[in-house]
Amino acid sequence: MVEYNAENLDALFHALADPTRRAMLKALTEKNMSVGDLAKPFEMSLAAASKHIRVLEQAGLIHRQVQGRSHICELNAEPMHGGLEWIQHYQRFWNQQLDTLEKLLKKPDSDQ
Amino acid sequence: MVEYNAENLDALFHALADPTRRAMLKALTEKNMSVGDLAKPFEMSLAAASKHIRVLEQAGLIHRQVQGRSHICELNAEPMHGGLEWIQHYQRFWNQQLDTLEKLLKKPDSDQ
DNA sequence: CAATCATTAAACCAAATGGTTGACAATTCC
DNA sequence: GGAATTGTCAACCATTTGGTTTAATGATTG
Repeated sequence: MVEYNAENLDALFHALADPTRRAMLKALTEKNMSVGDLAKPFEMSLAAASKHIRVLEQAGLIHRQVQGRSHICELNAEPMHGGLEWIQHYQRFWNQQLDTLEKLLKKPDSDQ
Repeated sequence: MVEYNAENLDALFHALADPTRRAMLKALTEKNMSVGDLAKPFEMSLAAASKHIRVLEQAGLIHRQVQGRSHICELNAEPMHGGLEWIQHYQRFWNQQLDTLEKLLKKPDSDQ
């Protein structure tokens, strides 16, 4: 069900690399929102916001449900799972680095 | 020590949104490598690879140590921590969605 | 039917991205 | 010192990105 191919990660990380889009995702954690409502907080045209929403949609992070003339957006966090797992493969590396730092701090005399 | 501001996340996710750069990071999990070694697997000029490396460096994901004429790159995974934490805030949303799906699958008669 | 509301489409623009090539700088080797 | 090695810089190019404005589409309301 979940696919972790390169293109998914490209689209996912690209979608997350913009503060406007991250803010939109955050807003959608509160409730489902129309395109207009999603766009409101940002100082940009509705058309510009609409493009951001499409980027999120193409990354699979938003599902859209057309209700009459308004498009209701719903968060779909599931594609983030692939990103999380990808990053988690690196977790041991920063833990390792913190461990090394910790050792240096705890045993200041053991070196130099 | 770790800062989670928007610009960090912009740079981090942007750096991760490219398959060449993700492959470079993976290579660096094995061992530290020079720019030339890092560039070798890719069908692009050294200059192009060098630019990717700089993007990684600017996101803080790589540290560079100049040794004579070769530049040794070392993975620094720590900036990923911010990205991991950001994504983890959304984890409950996809778990929730999976829970819902699970309920539907386990109680097929309870609805419709 | 006409006006209004919600949204996308199209055309355009400036800046960033990802690539190229050729010149340059620094280091090392003979 | 001269040649080869390692990498960056600069200029250039095509494409993408993120924004604009002005239509155009489709649904709703009066």
